[in-house]
Amino acid sequence: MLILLVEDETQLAELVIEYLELEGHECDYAQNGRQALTLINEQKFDLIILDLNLPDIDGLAVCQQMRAQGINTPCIMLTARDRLADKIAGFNNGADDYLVKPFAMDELVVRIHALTRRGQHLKCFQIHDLLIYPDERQAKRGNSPLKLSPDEWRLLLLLARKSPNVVSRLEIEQHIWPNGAASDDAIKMLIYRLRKIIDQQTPSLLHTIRGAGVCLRLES
Amino acid sequence: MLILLVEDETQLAELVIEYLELEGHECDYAQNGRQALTLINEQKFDLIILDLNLPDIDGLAVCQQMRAQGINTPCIMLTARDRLADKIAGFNNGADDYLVKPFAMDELVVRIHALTRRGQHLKCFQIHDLLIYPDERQAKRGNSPLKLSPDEWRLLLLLARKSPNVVSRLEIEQHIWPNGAASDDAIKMLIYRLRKIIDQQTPSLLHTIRGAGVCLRLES
DNA sequence: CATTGTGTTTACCTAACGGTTACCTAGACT
DNA sequence: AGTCTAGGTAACCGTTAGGTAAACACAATG
Repeated sequence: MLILLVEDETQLAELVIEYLELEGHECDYAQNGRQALTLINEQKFDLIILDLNLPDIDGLAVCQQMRAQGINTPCIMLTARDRLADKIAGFNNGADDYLVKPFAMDELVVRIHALTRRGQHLKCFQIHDLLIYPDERQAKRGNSPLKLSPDEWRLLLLLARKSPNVVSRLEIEQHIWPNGAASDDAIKMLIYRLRKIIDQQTPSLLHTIRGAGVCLRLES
Repeated sequence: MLILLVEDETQLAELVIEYLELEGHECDYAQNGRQALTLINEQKFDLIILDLNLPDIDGLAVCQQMRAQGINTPCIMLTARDRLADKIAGFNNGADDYLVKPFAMDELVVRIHALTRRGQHLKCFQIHDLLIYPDERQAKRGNSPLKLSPDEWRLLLLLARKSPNVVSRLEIEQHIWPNGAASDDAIKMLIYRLRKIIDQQTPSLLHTIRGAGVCLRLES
């Protein structure tokens, strides 16, 4: 993850950079607003940490200008200004988060993580070469998209989120038919159809464990 | 914007809801964790505001469970627990933001805005060879400008913002007809007309996923 | 005031799809 | 062998979404 830190106090900056690099991030560094804007225009960062008290341009202005240019890189503002009005101003100028100094390094780290995981593939289940995107309501095996009916999709999602655990037929029944009973046959057919769709290619991922239920996993 | 508030103190809840509705949001309300999880599974919210101290299930568990189900709705945790470890636990359980009680209503509002605006103010959307310029209220497929009625335009914009995710017919209804109901037929026709406009040329970009909704994307 | 045109809604038809049931077969465990 | 569980096939039927046409609402224009 490439992070830009904009901070005029070199001491604090060094501390932050050291910490972030320990976390496995790559850091770029600007000491003032002008420098920051230049860097932002040159390359695409994954995240910007922006101090507001800068020697030349105010941090708010930096963020605003960046947004006006259509750059919507996530931005955390970092400042001693703790009044409500300051926070609101920060967000209104395009901040995605606002952290008041002094702050705990660990809080900065988790907020960075929260900001950047949104839009990452956390939105995706993976079982071997089977990929499931809940929001897209789409699943792929290898490169080919799978066509799933509403019930098949819900079952797949259930199995994926329990994977690699076994899911009993009772659980399936309660999940797919929350109100009212389903015949054993209906459940059986649903599993059958789902298997037919996802296990066209080898290796098979949907296994039935006799007497227990079914599970979605790569058998070793 | 459809927001779910999970909060056991009815007094505070009423206050928050009133405030949010004044801001133009639509609010749903759960008094405990079980209720919240049921609602979350039934309906797709744009945002969840989650109190941690709930009578039954802990808020952290609610969020965790929701995430495990592949639901990626943005979530703001709201709590009196202000220790650093609590904040970190919140983020690690899937929170996108963490606000300590007592908080200023205005701060909640701007943080909601910060979380949900991502992608709202983009100056241009691109889905394959379909270009959409929100500010100009114009869209092009390839080189030819598209002629869109008011409703068609709003639907296209909604789909573009959510792309490549599916948008349910319910979401469409709530977005295009915010006050009052629309017949199923009206929604169907709107989709039909939009498809006729943007999918004149191949490849088709507007797909319906049976039982789920429609989406705007390039199928691979 | 009537007319035209545009945008939206309603009504109705059809084809395809998805889910259920019934029934048969293969294998596993007494 | 006999029974039970799960895989597999085919037919049935209600629902959903696509499609066409006509009615309706409303503003702009002559």
